[in-house]
Amino acid sequence: MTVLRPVRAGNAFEETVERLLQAIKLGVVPPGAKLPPERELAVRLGISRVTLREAIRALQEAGYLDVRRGRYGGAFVTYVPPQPGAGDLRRVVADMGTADLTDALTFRMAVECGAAAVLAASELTDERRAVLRRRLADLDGARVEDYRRLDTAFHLSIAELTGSALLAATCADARLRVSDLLNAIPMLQVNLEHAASQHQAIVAAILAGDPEAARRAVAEHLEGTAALLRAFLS
Amino acid sequence: MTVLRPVRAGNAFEETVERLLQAIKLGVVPPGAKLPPERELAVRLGISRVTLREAIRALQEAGYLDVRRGRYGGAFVTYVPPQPGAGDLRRVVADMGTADLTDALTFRMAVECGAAAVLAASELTDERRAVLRRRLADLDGARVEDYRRLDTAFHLSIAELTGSALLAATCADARLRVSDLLNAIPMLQVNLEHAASQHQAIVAAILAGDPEAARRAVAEHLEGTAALLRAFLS
DNA sequence: GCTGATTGGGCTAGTGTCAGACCATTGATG
DNA sequence: CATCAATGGTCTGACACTAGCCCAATCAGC
Repeated sequence: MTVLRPVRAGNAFEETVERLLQAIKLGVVPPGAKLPPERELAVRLGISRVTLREAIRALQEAGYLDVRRGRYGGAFVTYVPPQPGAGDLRRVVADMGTADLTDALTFRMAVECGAAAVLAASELTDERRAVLRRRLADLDGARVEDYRRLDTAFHLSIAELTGSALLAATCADARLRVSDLLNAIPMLQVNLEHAASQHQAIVAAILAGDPEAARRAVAEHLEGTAALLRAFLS
Repeated sequence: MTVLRPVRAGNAFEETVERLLQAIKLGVVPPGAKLPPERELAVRLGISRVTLREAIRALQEAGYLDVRRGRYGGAFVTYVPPQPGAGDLRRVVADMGTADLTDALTFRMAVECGAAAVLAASELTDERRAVLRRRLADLDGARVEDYRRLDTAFHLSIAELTGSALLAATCADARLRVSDLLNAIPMLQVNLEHAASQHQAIVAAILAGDPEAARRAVAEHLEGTAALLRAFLS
C-alpha cells in the first residue's frame, strides 16, 4: 500500500530547513553566495516569511549561513563541504541505516538511468547539446573544491534538459539522499579520472541519440560509487 | 533552480484529497471495498482525523465514496472508472495543458524505464519472480472492467519489486498524473492484444536479467500511449 | 432482544502557519 | 554627509491543523 504513505514529510519549518540544506549541500548556492531575499524566497518556496525566517535562523545557528542586515545584506552560505577522511565514511553509512541506503541507491540508479535514456531518445536542439558539453567541460577543468558541486550540476542538467520539471526535481531529491555519502568519499586521482571517462561516455551516448548506451553508461558510473558504499555496510 | 521549488503542493486537506483520489483511481482500493478506519488512516497519512474527515466528506460529496456509520461501516468506494467515449479524450487532454502533459509523459517514461532496468539488473528471488508472473497472468485473464486496475498493479509491482519505497512511490505518482488520460482512452481489442504482448516482453526481459531489453520494452510500451495522447495536443 | 465492539460524528483547547504592515540597519551614490 | 533603496527584524489578527476526548450508530453473536 505504498500509496497510503504519509501526506507530508514534516511540518513546514522542517521541510523548509531540508530544502535549504539541499540547495546548500548540492552547491546550488555555492559557498560565499547568498540566498535570494527572504520575501522572494518565501514566495518561491510557497511558505510564509515567518516560517522561512525560522528555518534560516536554524541554519544560521547550525553554522551553514551568515545573515547580514541592510542593503546588500542577505543570508550568505558559509558551509564548505568537508574534505573527507576515510574514517568518516563508515560513520556516515552507519548513521543512515542499511534499508535507507539501499533504498536511496536503488532510487538514484533508476531515476538517473531513466533520465539519461529519455534525454538520449529525444530530439536535442543545438543549444541543449551545447549546455551538456559545457557542463562536461566545466567538470573536466574543475578544481578539487569545486568538483562535487560541478559534478552535481552535470548530473542534474541531464534531468533538466529533458524539459520535465518533475524529473528534475526527482533527480535532485535522489542526489540529495546520497550527498552526505558522496561528500564522505575521498577523491582519489584514479577515481576522478575514471569518473571523467564515464562522464564522457554518458555525454557521447546522449549526443549520439543512443538510449541503451546512455542508460548503460550511467548505470556503470553509478554502480561504482554504489558498490563502494555497499562495501561499508558489512 | 529546480531545488527552490515550492515546499508543499497545497494545504493538508488538498493533499489528502489528492492522495485518497490516487488510491481510488489507481484501484488500490477497488470499487466496493472500503478505506481503512479513519483513526488508522489518519495515522498512516500522518494527518489529524479532522483533516482526514474533511477530505473524506469532500470525496463523498463528489460521489467517490459512500460513508456508513457503525460497526462494519466505513468509507466504501463507489467510483467506477468511466467507460470512455472518444470525445472525452480530447477534453481531458485539453484540461491538463500541453506543458503538464509532456512533463508527465516524460516523467513517467523515465521513471518506469529506470525501474524496469534496475529490476532486471538485480538478483531476483523465486518468490519475486512468481509475483511478477502472477501479475502478468492476472492481467491476461482480466475482465474489461478490471483491466485498468490490474494494469496499474502490474506496472507498480515492477517498481515495488526493486525493494525501493522511494521508487515505488515515485512510480505511483507518475502513474496518477496520467491516470485520467489513460481512463479516457477507449480500450480496443487490437490495443489490448498489443499491450499484452508488450507486457510479456517486459516480464521476459526482467526475468532474463537483461536491463537493456527491459528498458526498451517498457519504452516501446509507454511510447504507444504517449504518442496517442500527444496526437490530441494539436 | 441485549450487549459490546467497532466505526463514523462532533467538540474543544492549544499550536502552527499565514498575509500584511511597519521598524531597523546598511551602504552605494550624489 | 545626507539620502534612499534594499534588505533583514518584528508584530498582529486570522485561519489551518492537531491531539484527545466523548457521543451516536450499527450489527454480529450470544
